[in-house]
Amino acid sequence: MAALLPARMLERPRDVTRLARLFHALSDETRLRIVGKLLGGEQCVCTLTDALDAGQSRLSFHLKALKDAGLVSDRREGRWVHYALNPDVLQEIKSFIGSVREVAARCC
Amino acid sequence: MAALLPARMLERPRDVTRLARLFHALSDETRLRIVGKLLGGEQCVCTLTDALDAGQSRLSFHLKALKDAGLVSDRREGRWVHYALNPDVLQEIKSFIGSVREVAARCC
DNA sequence: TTGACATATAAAGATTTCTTGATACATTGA
DNA sequence: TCAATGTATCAAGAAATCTTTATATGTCAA
Repeated sequence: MAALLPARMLERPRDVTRLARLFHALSDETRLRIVGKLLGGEQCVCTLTDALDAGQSRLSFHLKALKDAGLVSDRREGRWVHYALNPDVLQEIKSFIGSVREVAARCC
Repeated sequence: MAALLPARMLERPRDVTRLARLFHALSDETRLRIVGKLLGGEQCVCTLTDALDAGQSRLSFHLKALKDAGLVSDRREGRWVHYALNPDVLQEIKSFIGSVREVAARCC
């Protein structure tokens, strides 16, 4: 996703689709709580299952949603799988919202 | 929404709910395209209907979603209703993502 | 190799969201 | 007041999303 003015990005179907997917990944309470836990550093799925008292397959579903959006990455270590936030994509979102905000502050 | 560390915010049910709603509002392509148009300044619904070639009731539906989330505000002027972005809420989102990003960059 | 454990995937139903077409509401000008 | 216009709301169906239960996959230890 190039560093374009947001007004231009929001006219490019590809960027619009990508942004919609990113925001969708963040639009669910369970997923936001997962993000909250991952702020403490990489976490094993088992830790998250305990901390969020969500069923195992439910957690797996949401972890996949976050992963498909690129917000987290996973790493297998033996039987365990660890998930971690992907700062790059967070930076992307921040830049986008930041530019939108700047333009809006000027014009609105 | 207080200026808390994101890890703490994401443990507060109210904040989690609010954030999920904000992100949901941004998770639809039609709504993102509306935001793109509003970056050109306040717009009449009729302008948006033309620019996005979306049906009138469909547009109304999405404008309501953006308004309910607090991302835009509306102003009636005679028969016309104008919508504009709300920079404050954009700033809120930016701050949130920014803090998440910072923490993530350190720990991940 | 087998059994146990951690996680992922699949299938089905429940719920939510989106789209469309019809209708209601508000404002203006005649 | 009435007709025309711009916008909002409603109702119904379509589509997407989420939850749950069951099953599959992968890894380790015995």
